[in-house]
Amino acid sequence: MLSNSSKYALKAVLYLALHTDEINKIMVKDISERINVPKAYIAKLLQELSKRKIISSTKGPKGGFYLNASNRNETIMQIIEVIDGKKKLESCILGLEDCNEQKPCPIHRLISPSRSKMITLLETKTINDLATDLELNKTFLPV
Amino acid sequence: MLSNSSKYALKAVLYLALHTDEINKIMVKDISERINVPKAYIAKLLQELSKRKIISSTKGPKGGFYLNASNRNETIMQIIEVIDGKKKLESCILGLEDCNEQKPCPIHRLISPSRSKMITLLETKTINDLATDLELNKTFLPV
DNA sequence: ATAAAAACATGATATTAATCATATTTAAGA
DNA sequence: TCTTAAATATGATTAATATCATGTTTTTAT
Repeated sequence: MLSNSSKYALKAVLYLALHTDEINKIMVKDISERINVPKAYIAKLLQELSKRKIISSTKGPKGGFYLNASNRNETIMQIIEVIDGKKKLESCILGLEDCNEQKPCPIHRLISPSRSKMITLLETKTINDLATDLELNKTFLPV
Repeated sequence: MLSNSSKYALKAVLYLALHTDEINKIMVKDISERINVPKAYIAKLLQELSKRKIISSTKGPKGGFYLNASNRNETIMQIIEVIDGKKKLESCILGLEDCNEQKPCPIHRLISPSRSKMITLLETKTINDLATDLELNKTFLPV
């Protein structure tokens, strides 16, 4: 469903949500160790997220990646979109170009409600929402 | 969500459901043209499905692929499993090994209901069910 | 029996996604 | 202002999927 890249990106952003702010930044080396994703790989993803303003960063000594208040209000879907692109989650399950509500493919109506629901949730929930659940020990991130 | 291979396989099996039986078989060359998938590629997939008894085939002149009554009662999920493997659809969305109902990842509870629903539907609906919808023009397969 | 027509088995190539490497730019602090 | 520590930009390599090719086996019909 999600690419490895999106999974890694989400883990990284959640880690940033829990452990950083404008004052306390974290550098790629540390985040890589903490979420157990190769340094060079997660670095590339973080740079892309940073360029797209999903996360924040500063260069140089004492620099690193972090989330500001605005970043925390980004949704899960926005991260997925930056990394995987929008169409991936929304295209026809059989890959048919001309599948739609009016002329649905054999599987369309079957899974459409579940999938729409899922997409709406991903578009609604923010990083902050998920971080709060983690802080309350309602959810876990065993990396 | 599904690999190209699974998508092609599903299209092919649905085509077989509509156009073949024990008497009227179709050879890989024709099915390839009809569903618009490269011959050598779909051949490999059909051979795998045949080996796993999801579809039927006979060799030699007048031979080809077809569905028998038993084949028609296979579920969508069984096709996906043969081609993509089982875990692909059911593993944690963040790829976490230790994510489960008791210790869910931040996204688990969010999407779990929708995803379970989707999986159940795929496990329940048979080829025959989908073929019937197509025959009644309730759904379409614009390949 | 034999020739031809089909699937079957196996493996090769190409494309895409995942992973790794490194030179450049920026900012902090001495 | 110089050195160093960090992200950034870019590209190379590796691994996984997708795609293609071909010789082998089986079956039908002559």
